Amino acid sequence: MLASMPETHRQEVDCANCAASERCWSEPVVAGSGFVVRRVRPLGAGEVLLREGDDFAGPFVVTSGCVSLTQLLDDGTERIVAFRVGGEMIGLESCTSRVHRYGAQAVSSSTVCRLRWSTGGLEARGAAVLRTLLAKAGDQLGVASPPWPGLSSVERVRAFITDFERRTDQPLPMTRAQIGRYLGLAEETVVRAFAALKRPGPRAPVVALARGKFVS
Amino acid sequence: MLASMPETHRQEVDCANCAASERCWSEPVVAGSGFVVRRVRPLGAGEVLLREGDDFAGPFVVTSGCVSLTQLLDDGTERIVAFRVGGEMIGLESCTSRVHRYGAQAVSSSTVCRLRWSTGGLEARGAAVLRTLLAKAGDQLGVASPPWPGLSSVERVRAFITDFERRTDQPLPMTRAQIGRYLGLAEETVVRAFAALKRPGPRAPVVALARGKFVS
DNA sequence: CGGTTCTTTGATGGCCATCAACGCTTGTGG
DNA sequence: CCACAAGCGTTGATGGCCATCAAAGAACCG
Repeated sequence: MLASMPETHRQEVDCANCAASERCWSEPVVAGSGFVVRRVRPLGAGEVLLREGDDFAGPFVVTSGCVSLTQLLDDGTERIVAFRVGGEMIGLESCTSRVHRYGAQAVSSSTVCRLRWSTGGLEARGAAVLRTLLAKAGDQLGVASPPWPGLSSVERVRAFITDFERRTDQPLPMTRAQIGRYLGLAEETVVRAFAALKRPGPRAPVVALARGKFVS
Repeated sequence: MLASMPETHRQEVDCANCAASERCWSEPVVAGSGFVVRRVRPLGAGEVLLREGDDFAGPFVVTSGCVSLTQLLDDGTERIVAFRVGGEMIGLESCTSRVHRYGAQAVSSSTVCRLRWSTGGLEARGAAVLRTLLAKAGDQLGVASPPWPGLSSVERVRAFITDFERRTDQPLPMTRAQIGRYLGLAEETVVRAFAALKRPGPRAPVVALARGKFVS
């Protein structure tokens, strides 16, 4: 549908007129309620949408594909903070800031819409929009936790796959190296974890060990 | 101030009448705008405020002290998802849910207020409240990331201390074991990291190693 | 003083980062 | 068509950080 109307790119669109609006906002959208977006040209795999520190001009909604949020560390390495798929948001954490806190890069071919922020920033948004954004933000506060270091590499990878499959139907679009940059594991370790998970039988050559402490 | 008016506990209070309202909401509060809270009796160190799965009846604001958010893992261990200090919120991530996603336990003597949620949940909140909550949620999306596994234990502990000092003036109220449950490190490793940080001189017996991969 | 909790130090073993090398696939150009 | 390059996936060997076990000191309190 988006592809059939290329002339609408860079135009403002009321989400009420978009057939896919319910997937983006998790609810029916009525015209004029403030859900107005600017469609962004489709992103090819690897294309950069945002760099850390770019001026903030409104959050994005991912409408298809997969986008990684990135953060540069002091030592020059770049970690992946999160992967966003269809219906999830980019830049919500920067609404109070003047600039984007994280970079954003397409993992696979993706499409995104930028929410019209206009003048006044948060102040000018309608209650309906704010309510929905808050709900989205709450969901993503829960999503932010996966790379828990207190588990073995196999458990971390297993949790990652489970979480990703829960959020979308698409097969894993990212490389092993990208999964590693997200989980804090080396690419080779991710590969070995996949092999261990695929391996059948007594499930645990390594007993699901409990690194970390128990509660009294 | 709270201690001097014990009779106000369990009563609803408009934040406009509270001298500390600006620290909680990062802005002046006008009466009747919807910032109404129910004060909770002071929590002693170690006291449990919420258990995972408790019914959600509104998010909390921490007014003093420090509260840990906890999550039970499959293997019976309990990780600490975050520490919340004065002016930060508890339970925002559960606004769309019927139950609390994380437990909450006082690390040191703490006081909290529960935002009046009343009937209708998110729907019934005023635009001013929603705008402020969204801003808070955005801030905490950024706070959610610290336990990055791709750094050495010393760097993780250093980042934790830096982050905590940025958010509050109080000295670290939690034990080494709790820091470990937050960072995914053993208690002994946290101790050794503190010792390494205190140790002066050529800063790095271990060169600030870059685990993880560089970007092409 | 006995009890509990927190902190600290040492020794040992294992998971995982790193280095190195190879196979596979895709794309490009001669 | 084939050579070449680049990116991704995979496997093996090695070393080091860190979890674990054990034990003791320190602080606090009834």
